[in-house]
Amino acid sequence: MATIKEVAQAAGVSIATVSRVYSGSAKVTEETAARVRSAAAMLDYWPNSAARSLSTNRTHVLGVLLPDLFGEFFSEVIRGIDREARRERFQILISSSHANSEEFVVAARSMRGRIDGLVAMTPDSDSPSAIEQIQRSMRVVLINPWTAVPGCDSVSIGNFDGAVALTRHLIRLGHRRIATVTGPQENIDAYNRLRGYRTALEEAGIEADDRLVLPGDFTEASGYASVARILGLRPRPTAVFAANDYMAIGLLGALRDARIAVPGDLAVAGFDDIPMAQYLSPALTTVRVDSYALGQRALQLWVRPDAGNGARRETLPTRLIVRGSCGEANPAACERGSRAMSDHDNAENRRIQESEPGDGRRQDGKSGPAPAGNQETGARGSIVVDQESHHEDA
Amino acid sequence: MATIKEVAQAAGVSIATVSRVYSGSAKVTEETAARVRSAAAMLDYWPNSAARSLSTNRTHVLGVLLPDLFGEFFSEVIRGIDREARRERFQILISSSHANSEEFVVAARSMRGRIDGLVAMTPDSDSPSAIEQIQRSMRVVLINPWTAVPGCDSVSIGNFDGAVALTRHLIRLGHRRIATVTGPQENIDAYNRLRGYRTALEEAGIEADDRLVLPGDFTEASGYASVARILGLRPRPTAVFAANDYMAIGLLGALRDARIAVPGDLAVAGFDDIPMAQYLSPALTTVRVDSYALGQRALQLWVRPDAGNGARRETLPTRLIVRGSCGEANPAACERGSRAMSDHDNAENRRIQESEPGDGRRQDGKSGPAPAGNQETGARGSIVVDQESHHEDA
DNA sequence: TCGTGATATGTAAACGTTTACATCGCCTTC
DNA sequence: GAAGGCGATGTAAACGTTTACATATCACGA
Repeated sequence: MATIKEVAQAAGVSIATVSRVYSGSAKVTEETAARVRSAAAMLDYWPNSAARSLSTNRTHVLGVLLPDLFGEFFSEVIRGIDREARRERFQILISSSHANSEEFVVAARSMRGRIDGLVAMTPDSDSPSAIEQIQRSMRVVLINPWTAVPGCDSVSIGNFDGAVALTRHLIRLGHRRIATVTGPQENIDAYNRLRGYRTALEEAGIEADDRLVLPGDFTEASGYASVARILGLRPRPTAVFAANDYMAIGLLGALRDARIAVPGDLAVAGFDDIPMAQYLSPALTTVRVDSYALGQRALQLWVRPDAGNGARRETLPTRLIVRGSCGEANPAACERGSRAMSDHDNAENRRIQESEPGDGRRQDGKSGPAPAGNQETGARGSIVVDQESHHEDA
Repeated sequence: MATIKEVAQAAGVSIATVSRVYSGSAKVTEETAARVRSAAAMLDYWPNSAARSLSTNRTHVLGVLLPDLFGEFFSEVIRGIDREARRERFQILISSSHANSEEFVVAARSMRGRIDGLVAMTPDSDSPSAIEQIQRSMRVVLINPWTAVPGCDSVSIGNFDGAVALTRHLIRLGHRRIATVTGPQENIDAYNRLRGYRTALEEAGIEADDRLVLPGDFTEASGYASVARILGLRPRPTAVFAANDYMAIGLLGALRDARIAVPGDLAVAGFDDIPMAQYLSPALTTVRVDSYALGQRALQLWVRPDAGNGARRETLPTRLIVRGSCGEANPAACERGSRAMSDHDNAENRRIQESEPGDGRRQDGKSGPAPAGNQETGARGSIVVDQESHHEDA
């Protein structure tokens, strides 16, 4: 709690010299520096960041604005941002739970003076104008935005590509009547996944049938509830694509209760590849989303602004994870599938057979050395197909 | 990016008046205030937090120091802190991945001037002296500390109580030879869970047998690996208590591979009640840890310092979640169990039969309204027994 | 011996607020 | 009508840094 003045006095130098020792902005004799350091140690001195920021107009802090902190997804995004920020010697100031763009702007504003910029995930109803306003005073990078904002870099999940790949997979397995349970209407992920589903059907010449599109809200309960409606459809669909894994879990539960065999009577697929997906029975075929990379990449984009020209809009690749819930879970079958896919798809696909059984995931990072950066989630006997991004989301 | 000066000029008042309008520190005529506000809106002015902090010596920011960000556990702790912080109008500055207490002190120091205090989860090898040093310059609240630090409030998980309750449950089911797979030695949670296990055995007059204590490291792989050793023990144990759920998952996998029936041939229990636990087959009997509450409570302790006297050291209660992996999963049996427990235990136990099937958990908080504060994780047909804390951890 | 340049250090003005204190009107009150 | 009080506003000094500029010191060559 000592100030630079006291240290200067104790060391018998001016405050400028002390400042120079700590900021490294100019040369100081090693002898003088030593005197300063020992005086500082004595007084338990450390430069006051607020004063520093005021003077330099830099904070070395990055603001992170999120709609809400919940579940593995956000946790991983934050972890990705945090890890990468640490590497770049930045600290992160978090503010979450912003329901609408007004709250959003207020939060961004209230960070003024204590951050150098912002990585933001906008609420569902984001308005580009709100972002543009914020952007006038600091650099912003968006995660998974609804719309492009001029001059604003962004990184998104490959929802569209993932949904296309998954739906193609189902078609390849012979399904023609494929239902889908959607996420909330106003959710961008849900929107793009639905778009991908429709595109793949169209591309395969399967006529769209709106009765096969069932409303959901990303909760397990809504997945559970939708089974009654699916079973009521005539002719009955042979496969269901749930727009996220939680709903797929609900589906599986309800189907078990209804004694419908999966994948025998009905194939089920999800999206996200949450850790639980591989432990379900049958294990869930789904699309892996790398949320850690999402945060990581957002920070990278922020730290290294583009040299010139326009905004960068990146989409992260997803991976099709083939497990048991849609049948055909053996590698040989997938190999065929993968080839077939490449035929009418210019994506470069890779197949990966991951190792068994444990993957070192841990719930409690308190113990032992931390796991390295963006580690793989092990998948018990899953077939993995990388999905490069060639389409633009949104 | 306008400053108070420009606003003052534009509004035709002094900077003091503008300041008063924004800080509410003194009365300003409504007419003047309106003039100031309109000038500010015109210039896109918002008070600079750094300057404010420098002047007032308050930041309205809380520092959060964590050893690492990983998995549901940390995510929930942070969410708890963040939500509560928001209610108290605080922002949180996060810095994670501190392997040792030196890095820890450096991180705390580097936040000086930009935070009002600290909520910290110390790395495994925390030294009280490091904390004490930090505490000289700001108020600190510890999460799950190894040791008591004088004058430092803290909140911990009821690891000991939870492990005692779980072990008692196994004993009540008739098991006498109960093995345990421990967490890493230097981990405080692991340490207290082991202590609880031993205490319950001793209390039941079961002789300790060190061969039944198998080393693990909280990873699924180590759970998997320990099965070989368990099956080699003579006489073979009839139950295993894994110190966390991930290891229990590994155990279940290996037991299935070895064609050992669970719970028939071997009962398996875990700790933490991660979301996945209820979906395993058999569903896992475990102890629920409320990590959201951990963060939430830490913030509360921090915001409202104790009036006088000594440090507050709280331990959060855990809940025994009885599912299928140890047998006797029906309510009637549990009722008996719960009573039996109360006989030699002064804890007040409550039984809760939770509802089926979905609980509205969501992976993607982006959509719709955020779930309310500390919501319950639904447990499919689980018996829940609250575990009040009467013992001090560590 | 002096000038010259390089190098280390000191001086003081900024950075954008808050706030104690001073000032200025205006309303009461006698 | 002067004194007193009060409420709104202004003035200026902090808060703890950084940094442009000034100064001091020293080495060195002419």
